[in-house]
Amino acid sequence: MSAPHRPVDSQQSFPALEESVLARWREDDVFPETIRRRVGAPPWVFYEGPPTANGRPGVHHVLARVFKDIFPRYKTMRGYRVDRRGGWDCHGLPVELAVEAQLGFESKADIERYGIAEFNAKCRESVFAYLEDWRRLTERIGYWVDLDDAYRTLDNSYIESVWWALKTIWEKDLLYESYKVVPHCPRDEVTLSSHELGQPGAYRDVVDPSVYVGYPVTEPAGPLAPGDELLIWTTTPWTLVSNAAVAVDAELTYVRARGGAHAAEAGAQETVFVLAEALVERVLGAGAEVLERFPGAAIEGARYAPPFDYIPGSAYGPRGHTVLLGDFVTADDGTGIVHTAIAFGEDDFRLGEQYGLTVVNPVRPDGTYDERIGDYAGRNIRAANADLIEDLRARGRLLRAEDYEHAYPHCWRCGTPLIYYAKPSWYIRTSQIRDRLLAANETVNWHPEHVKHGRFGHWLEGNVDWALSRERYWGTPLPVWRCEQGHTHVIGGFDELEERSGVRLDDAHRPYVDDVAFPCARCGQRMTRVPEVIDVWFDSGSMPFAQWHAPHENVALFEDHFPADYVCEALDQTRGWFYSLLAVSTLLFDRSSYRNVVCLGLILDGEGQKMSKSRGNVVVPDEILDRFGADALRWYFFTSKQPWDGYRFSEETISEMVRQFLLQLWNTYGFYVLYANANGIAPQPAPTSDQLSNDLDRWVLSRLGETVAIARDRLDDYDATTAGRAIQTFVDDLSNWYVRRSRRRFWDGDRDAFATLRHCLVTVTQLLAPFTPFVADEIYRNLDPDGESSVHLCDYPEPAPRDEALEFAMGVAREAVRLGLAARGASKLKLRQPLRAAVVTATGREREAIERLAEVVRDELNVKELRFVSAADELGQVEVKPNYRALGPRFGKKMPKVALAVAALDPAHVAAAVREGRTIAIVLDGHDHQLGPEDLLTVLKPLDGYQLEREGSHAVALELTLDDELRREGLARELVHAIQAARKAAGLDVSDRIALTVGGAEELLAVTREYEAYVTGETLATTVRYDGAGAGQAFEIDGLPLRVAVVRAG
RNA sequence: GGGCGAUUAGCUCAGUCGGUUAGAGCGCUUCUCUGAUAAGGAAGAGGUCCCUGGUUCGAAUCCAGGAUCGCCCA
Repeated sequence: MSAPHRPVDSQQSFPALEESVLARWREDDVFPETIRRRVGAPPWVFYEGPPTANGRPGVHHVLARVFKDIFPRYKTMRGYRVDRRGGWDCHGLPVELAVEAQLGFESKADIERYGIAEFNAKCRESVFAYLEDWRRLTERIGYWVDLDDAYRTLDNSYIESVWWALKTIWEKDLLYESYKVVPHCPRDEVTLSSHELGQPGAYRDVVDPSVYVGYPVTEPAGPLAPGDELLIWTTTPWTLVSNAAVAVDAELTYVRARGGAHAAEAGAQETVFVLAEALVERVLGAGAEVLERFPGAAIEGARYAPPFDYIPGSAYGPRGHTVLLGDFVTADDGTGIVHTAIAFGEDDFRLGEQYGLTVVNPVRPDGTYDERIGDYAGRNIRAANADLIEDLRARGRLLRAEDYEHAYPHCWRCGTPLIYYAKPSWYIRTSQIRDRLLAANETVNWHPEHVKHGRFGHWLEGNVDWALSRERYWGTPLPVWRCEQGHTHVIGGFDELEERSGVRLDDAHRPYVDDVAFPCARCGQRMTRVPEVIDVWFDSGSMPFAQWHAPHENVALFEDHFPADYVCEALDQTRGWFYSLLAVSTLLFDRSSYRNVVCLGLILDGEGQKMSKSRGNVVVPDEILDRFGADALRWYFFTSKQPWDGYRFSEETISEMVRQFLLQLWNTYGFYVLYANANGIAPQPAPTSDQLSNDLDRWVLSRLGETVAIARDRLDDYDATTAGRAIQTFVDDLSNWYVRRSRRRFWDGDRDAFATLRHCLVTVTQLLAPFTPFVADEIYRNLDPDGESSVHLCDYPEPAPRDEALEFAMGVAREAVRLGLAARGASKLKLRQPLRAAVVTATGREREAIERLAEVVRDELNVKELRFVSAADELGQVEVKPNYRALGPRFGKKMPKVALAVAALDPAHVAAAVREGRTIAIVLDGHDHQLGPEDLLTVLKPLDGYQLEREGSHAVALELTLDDELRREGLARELVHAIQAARKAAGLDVSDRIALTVGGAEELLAVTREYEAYVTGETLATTVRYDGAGAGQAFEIDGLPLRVAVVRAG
């Protein structure tokens, strides 16, 4: 006999298998072929959010990459053309920091000394330091993406497209330069990004002075009187020299108050202070007297004398040194009146913008006062704190000064406390297109859904202008040129730059671009580029067109791939790439650049702790891949939970998945191959239900149809988890019910059984191809040697028609089996011992179902006969319960009375009525109500002294009395069992024929003779001898000795 | 401090439209079955469905408040 399939190793190592599949994919060019097959098909567009390859990829990258993989694979199988271009994010501070660390640099000055050209060259190298690791991992986990043709944000072509975008935005008058308050290190003279503020150790506890200062009112408003003092609180006395205004909350209650213990200590018991009512006692001390109460809005516009006179109020504009309303003011701490120094706080700055205050910043970038602060000019601001406080005290302006301990951000490189500091930066006026951003977001299908109007939507609603520029080196240069007159021009491409300057850039990066100058079109003066580079998020947000170098070329390619149908990143990208993609495309094209998003959650360790190098709990992907394989890890990510909920990473769960799913599938496949080969059964065409006569075959095909339908429906909705779990449930049904119940048909070479099982397995490999591409391909190729050269070239399965009546029937039959097995367990009689009968209680549809599948039930329970009792109450007492689900809506509040009325009915009478489909009358408050069969549930109660298992409306009882015939048949089965054990011990193949020799107790030999045909048939014995008293292996059956010897028959 | 999410068995997770005995897998104990399986089957132990209040005839499910954890932001 020929062997249609390669033998299957039941001890197969999955990691080793995957390596061999990878080698074949490489050799056969399978991935490109899957795309070539779809040329001309409708496109389904995927955008790769570019990672940075300057660090080793971690397990969270595997998560993102397998989710980026599964849906493109699925859509390809569904007939779409899914181009998958990889990408690399190359610019930005993380790259610079890595290089700085490598070179031992501590500040920007070090970089400037080293040379920008040399520094950027190092950055360029460093970006791809781990490129090989990324490539290897990407391939190893089966992420199909084109890395050979990946876009790179550092390429000139990419930068040119970004320039085009910026110029377009500038032409729409949405690009501007303005001040922004940023964390600034006065030692390194550099802005720190929020990323750097997040570095460990950035926030440290420090003790700062905490001062309460009075500002005398000069021009009152509302209930104020001249000489009243507006009381403010600050922990940064050095900012008082540039006080511009104070802020109060419009609705908060303020008071004029006098006296109090603290005021007395300061010798200010006669001064009238103005502050929030809630804080009077805390600030002024016990015994303060409230003179008047009023809302903050009442004193808006009042003018006061600032704590220091260095900068006149007029310098800030008409609202300088007046009371303003601010929405950030609270009565939680301080005084409820907030000292505002526009240049040194974000709230302050926003307030200044709101009221049109002019920014005056008398602090130099090195943290010293400039000449405007007379006595203090040249002094370090923090060092001046103490003198400033003394100055205030001497002039009677200080109410109180104390120490205040709090967490304060520091420069993570040099440890200097940061200051918040207004600096000029370039912005994109995204707030102006806020409504368009919201409209664009409405067109996006988010997974999970709550992100759309929650985290992301809320954030869009509070949109502030995009701070675009960075005073750094390694990034896309901001293409803004400016002359000394302040005229600006934005360059949108290299041709344009060449036309104006005569210079063609070989490398668009700094410092080369910094040297390019041209005459101003308006005044003729020399224009040079501003020094900044741009935020890397603008780079990646530009990828829809920049990856193609559009619009400078490839416009059709861009249009063909815009917008994306699918993007997928971790949840932290809501404010990162998801935003920058949306913002850039809304700015340029007034629409979203993606239609569907999947957000991925965080991966924690098994204890729920964040993975970090310092904790040493970081999971290295290679270790998992070597131990369990990529399919196992993928399956874990796809099916263990919804990906946005995050993961508690657990090797135990992965290994459980290998055992519970991959091995189960593998062994079912191995079973098929073993017996198909043994019987010489070549692959047959996929059967349809009407070609099959066996109910198990038809049932499993129907279940398969259901599974296909669920998988497609869920994958269409980007729900890999439910889809995968449905496939797993099917594989379990296939293995633990279909194959288990059908084994004999496989031994017997039943062609329908082989055709059915093979069709199920092949379809499963197609269903699984996007999930576990390795094992799916391996199984597919061996089961369908004449089919496609890879499962990944197949179409995704189409759902076959269901037979829901049969599915229902099988459900009932399996339930009957479950009850019967439970009764078996209770009876202590081995399953191998045949019994005369099982008595099944079931009525109507359920009885028909079990009768239809009686053979399956009999066989599984090992009974000769199934008997049905028509009346449920023959085997147990019936209990009648109201069906709340049906009756609740009908009776509402009267439900408790209905329940009582039902309980009062005669159960046997009701059960009979329900069986016969008659209605039952109950009386409620003098009214008759008819209850139909669907309104009542009958449940069996166990009857004392009767052995049965029951559940709901049916039950199974076993007839336990054994006669001699049954006992002898049981012995025969024990004999077979012993001989099978001997076969196995002799290491025989399942299809080997044997010469059998038995010996031992006479009763056993007699049974063997009686059942010789059965015994030899079951054990593939061609001959039997009964003289084996001293031969072979010893067994004991029912206390009787048995010896069995088997040898392979010639 | 704000936004978003989560909380169900020892662990990992389901739980549909609100329906009255809340499920699965793993793990544990006991038994059982086996010409594929590291498997399968049965029984047992294991639950304050985070808490409090509300809506409802009825709440794990809906509403409000709170607690804890996580993420993002300030």
